[in-house]
Amino acid sequence: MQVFEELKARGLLAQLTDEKEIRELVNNGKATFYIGFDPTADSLHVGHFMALCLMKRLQMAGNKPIALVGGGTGMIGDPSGRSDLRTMMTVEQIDHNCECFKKQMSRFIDFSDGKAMMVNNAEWLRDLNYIEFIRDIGVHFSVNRMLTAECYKQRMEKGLSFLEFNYMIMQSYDFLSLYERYGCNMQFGGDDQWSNMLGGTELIRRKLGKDAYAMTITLLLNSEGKKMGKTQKGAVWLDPNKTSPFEFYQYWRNLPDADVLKCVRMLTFLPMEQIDEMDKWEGSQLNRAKEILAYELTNMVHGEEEAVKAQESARALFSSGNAADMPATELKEDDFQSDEMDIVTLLVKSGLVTSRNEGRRAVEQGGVSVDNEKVADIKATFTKAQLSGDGVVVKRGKKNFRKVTLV
RNA sequence: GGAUGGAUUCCCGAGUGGCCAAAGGGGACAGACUGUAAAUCUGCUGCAAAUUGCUUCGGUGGUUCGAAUCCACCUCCAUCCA
Repeated sequence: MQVFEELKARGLLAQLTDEKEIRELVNNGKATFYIGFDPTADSLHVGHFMALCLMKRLQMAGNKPIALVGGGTGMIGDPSGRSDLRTMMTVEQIDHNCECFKKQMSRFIDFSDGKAMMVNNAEWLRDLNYIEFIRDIGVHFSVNRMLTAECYKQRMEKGLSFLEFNYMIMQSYDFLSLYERYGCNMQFGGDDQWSNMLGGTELIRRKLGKDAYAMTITLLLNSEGKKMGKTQKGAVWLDPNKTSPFEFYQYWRNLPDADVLKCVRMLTFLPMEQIDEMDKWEGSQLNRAKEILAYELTNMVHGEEEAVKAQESARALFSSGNAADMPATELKEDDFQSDEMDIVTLLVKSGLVTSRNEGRRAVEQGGVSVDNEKVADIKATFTKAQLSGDGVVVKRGKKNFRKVTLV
């Protein structure tokens, strides 16, 4: 199966400007394509991961990827899919984030021997001359047309600033610049980027009279239609310091049944035959599929060692309630007022709850156990002796464990 | 620049002088049931030295015994007019 067909079979493709032409280019390794990443945080997250996978797949087929970090566009902020203005970042923040992106990306994409490039659009965006720019580029955009773009529609009700309105033009200009500088003839991105991307192909046509192509990837949505990779704590990050491999593993392990196969198909590199086989699984058998998914992805992002560790910890934890490797908290002598610590304090110190009220509630509702024994009394205490040595395993709810030891 | 409407807890949204830590819904969290799933039912959802105290209703001042609620000024947002 050729790349294009594979991408299609995996359900990754959403919209294309010219299917025939794109298939031709991609399958023959003739595409030089770019995907833009806006440096809104100091780590990539699951949402970017899919784009990275796509890059890798295409690179393996001989195409040349350009990872564009938005050191320039980040100064503006993409209004697509947003209901309000992004908070503005300082130049230092943006540059720092770009650096972090760079490091993380090189784990997935092979940048050696010119097989791929990383470019920062700050290079050409930040020093633009306003007058020149709007004369050269601005003329080619019709405001009437832009306003009808889907990505601005929802913002028309809430308000859209001129700053953000320009995002599309900047992104289009990126494409043009990359085309001129590196012969980049294709752009990929999330489906919410469609109108921004079209802006680019059109600009190239008007300005240079040349054809360029755009293709969007299906957004990874859960069964409720929301973007995946978000938890109540925020995004699921690829940086192990922000989302530990164990948490990362658990995120995938805990997916609703309805989302598992879609993720396996879109995110893993498992062969299609194997996936089709898994597609037949039903009921509790899907737990197996979730394990495979979680393992595969953890392996890709954090490496085999971490993946194995996460899997073993998860298995041990959910069968026996104890595991060698799990989130841990070390208490110091200073944490104690006396020889004992009450359960609520223990919960707060371990980070399992954020306030004493919350801890109290958790205990009252029967959601707390220590070393597999339910703690029903909020006045229950634990002595230093109990906590030293191997410590105890504190559990809040079904899935939140923490090993607590006194050192 | 002018007119009008608005800003309430994680979100939506009630509340228009004391009975308000603030209805209702959503979400989140916990319990039951399960398969570390979904659906369903129940509880719960500001903070703390906890039958009490403290901080919250865009901001700052004011009126009052008492303000989310009234007044003044300011900030931000939406709609219409320029």
